[in-house]
Amino acid sequence: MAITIKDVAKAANVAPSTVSRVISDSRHISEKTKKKVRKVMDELGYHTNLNARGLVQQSTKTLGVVLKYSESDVWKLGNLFVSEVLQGISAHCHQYGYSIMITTGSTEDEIYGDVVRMVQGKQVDGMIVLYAKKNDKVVPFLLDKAIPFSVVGKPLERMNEIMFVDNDNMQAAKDATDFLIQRNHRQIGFIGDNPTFQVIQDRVEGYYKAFEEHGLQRDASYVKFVHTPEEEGAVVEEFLIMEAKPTALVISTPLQGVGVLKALHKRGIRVPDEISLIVFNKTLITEMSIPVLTTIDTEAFQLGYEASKGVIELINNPNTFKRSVIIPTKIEPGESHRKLTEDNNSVIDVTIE
Amino acid sequence: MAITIKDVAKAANVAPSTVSRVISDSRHISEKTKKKVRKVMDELGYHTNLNARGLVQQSTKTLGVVLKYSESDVWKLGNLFVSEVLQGISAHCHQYGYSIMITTGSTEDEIYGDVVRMVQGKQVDGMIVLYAKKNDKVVPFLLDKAIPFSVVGKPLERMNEIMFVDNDNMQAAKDATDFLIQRNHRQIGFIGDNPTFQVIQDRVEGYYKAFEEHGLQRDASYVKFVHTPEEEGAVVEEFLIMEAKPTALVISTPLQGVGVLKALHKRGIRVPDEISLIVFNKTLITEMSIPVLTTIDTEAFQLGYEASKGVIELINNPNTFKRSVIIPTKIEPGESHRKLTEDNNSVIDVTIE
DNA sequence: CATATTTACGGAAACGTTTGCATAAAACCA
DNA sequence: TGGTTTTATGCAAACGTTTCCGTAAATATG
Repeated sequence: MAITIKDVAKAANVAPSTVSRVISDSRHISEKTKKKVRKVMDELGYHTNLNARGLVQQSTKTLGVVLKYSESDVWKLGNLFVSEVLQGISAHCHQYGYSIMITTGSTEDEIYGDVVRMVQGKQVDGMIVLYAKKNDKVVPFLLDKAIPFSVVGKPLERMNEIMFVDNDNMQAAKDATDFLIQRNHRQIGFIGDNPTFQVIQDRVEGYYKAFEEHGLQRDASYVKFVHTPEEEGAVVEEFLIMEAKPTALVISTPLQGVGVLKALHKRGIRVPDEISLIVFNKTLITEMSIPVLTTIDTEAFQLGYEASKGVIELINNPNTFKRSVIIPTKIEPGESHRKLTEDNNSVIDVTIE
Repeated sequence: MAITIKDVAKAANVAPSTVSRVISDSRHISEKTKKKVRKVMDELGYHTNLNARGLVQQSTKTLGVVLKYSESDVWKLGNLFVSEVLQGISAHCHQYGYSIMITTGSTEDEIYGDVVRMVQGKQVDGMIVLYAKKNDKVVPFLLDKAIPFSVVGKPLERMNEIMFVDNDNMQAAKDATDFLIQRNHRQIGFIGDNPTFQVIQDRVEGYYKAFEEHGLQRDASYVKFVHTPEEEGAVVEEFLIMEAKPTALVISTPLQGVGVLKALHKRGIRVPDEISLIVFNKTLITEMSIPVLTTIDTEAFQLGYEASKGVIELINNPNTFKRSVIIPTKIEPGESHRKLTEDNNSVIDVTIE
């Protein structure tokens, strides 16, 4: 059995309560006894039992994090993103002395069970949910239990009751498209995954918006979706047989980016010489590819950091305004784009930027 | 305040102890009262306070995991590996009803502090340490406190007191080299990172061993180390100016693999036409690269799974033999290698496998 | 039918803290 | 000097469980 506060008290000839107050550095204890007690604590190698403290304080200084791992390759990639978000959360938590407990479940229901256990079992003071999705039971549960929590991503409903942190996906897509338009591209394609996701819809909208603001015509035939993994080839094919085929593509995930790169490579089409690519999410993948992909950095670390910040504020003051934080995105130029000559936006006769 | 066991007891007209026994499904309670109590529990929405339980049972059913994130790019890649190990741990933990708490520190000392807090604070029943390294304070601490733990990787000392799970790196490197020798390669280079790591030394040894077993001469000039990130170019250069330049390379990390690929690409050397590559660790990176890299899969998920299994066994029975588990590696053929013709191992006149 | 055994439950201590309340000693004030 | 305030500490309850021990009722035993 480990050393308890009582052992220390006995050895130092004080009451347990005094020891407790020394630990919390209460100002009601004289410096003299503080010194004495601390010395005994050191000698005996005392360490607070956080379980006991948690019980009486009704708080564990621990945050729960809902991780959504998935077997599918599409999500394995997500892990890089998740990793980085987690590091952001970690960084902030550490700063404020919070521990992190993660979900272990792999199915929807298992994860829900984990959350219930953490929350009802009083293992955590608050939660962070990575990725908002449809028909999710977790967020409604947390709302119902009035537990402090924040969401990384945009909640689909009851947005004003929820603290969340996300990128402005519309703006980001608009920026990316602007970036290409400014480099004299006019035929710009958009490739997204599941169009039922709000993220994708926002991005498509931003993409359109860029055209409008430049007084250009929007054209839905340049917007395509890849539904099953590794089907980028088909989409690329569709683009290539178009009359006015795109000189540039905005792509919504790194995985698709690389997929497109592969499909183009197979067809002998060079990037960025013949087509420019700009891809959402700067990850190791995009940095390691040949050529290095030009990306829209979504600042995953920062997303996590802010999410953690929000929850902890909420824990310390439950009346904190449930603000939503928008993390600005940034275009990270790589080697996968180039500028077309001003008077001629064909693929011939170009200047490398 | 939440519903406690006493509330349930009162509402069901039984003693708190009875409720507790119902929860643990004790056979000393009649089916009739079990039914009755369970009904009340449901109605009141009771959930065990795991803090209180942990306090009296001296066990939290939680495992601590020591994560070593790093800012350096070399390690960002590691995150993919870490992610997968973590999933393995998660899978097993979930199966046995264990929660996972992760370290949040980013420096050596911070992480050590996290571990001390978890262990001494009685927040966890056991620990899993990812990556054994030199001058590490964590493992000695855990040994000293006699806490159940396991290590993913090979401990550098006191191996027989420690339960660990690792690959047989010597065998893996030997297999990889064999693989190339069987395909008629004779000039085979080896690229590793920090040669002070045991992993790397083991791999070099395995590499040599393959040569010996085939009755070939070992040649230290074919073994090179990349000390700083992104310096693969220099090493590649060194290889290329050799009189008998290598027709194949064994490379110790995916990051270096891609680095080498880039360096070769820059010099216009085609893979696998002019040189074959085989890389340690199958990750998303190696799968997404062009060409897909032939890899030695180290089964990260399995490493985590077994590590978790070991600790939990150790928790349930402290006398469990501290076995070390060796997870077999597997060669995953990609597109980055080819077979040379049997009578001529020059780069001319070849057959693609 | 009396005694021994089993079954089903209640009472209360224990886990290791924190904290409100009480109080003795010291310090201050008039 | 007597009373009041302040300072420093102790006592005991509370947090929500589990579990040891005791015991009445039910059942089995001879």
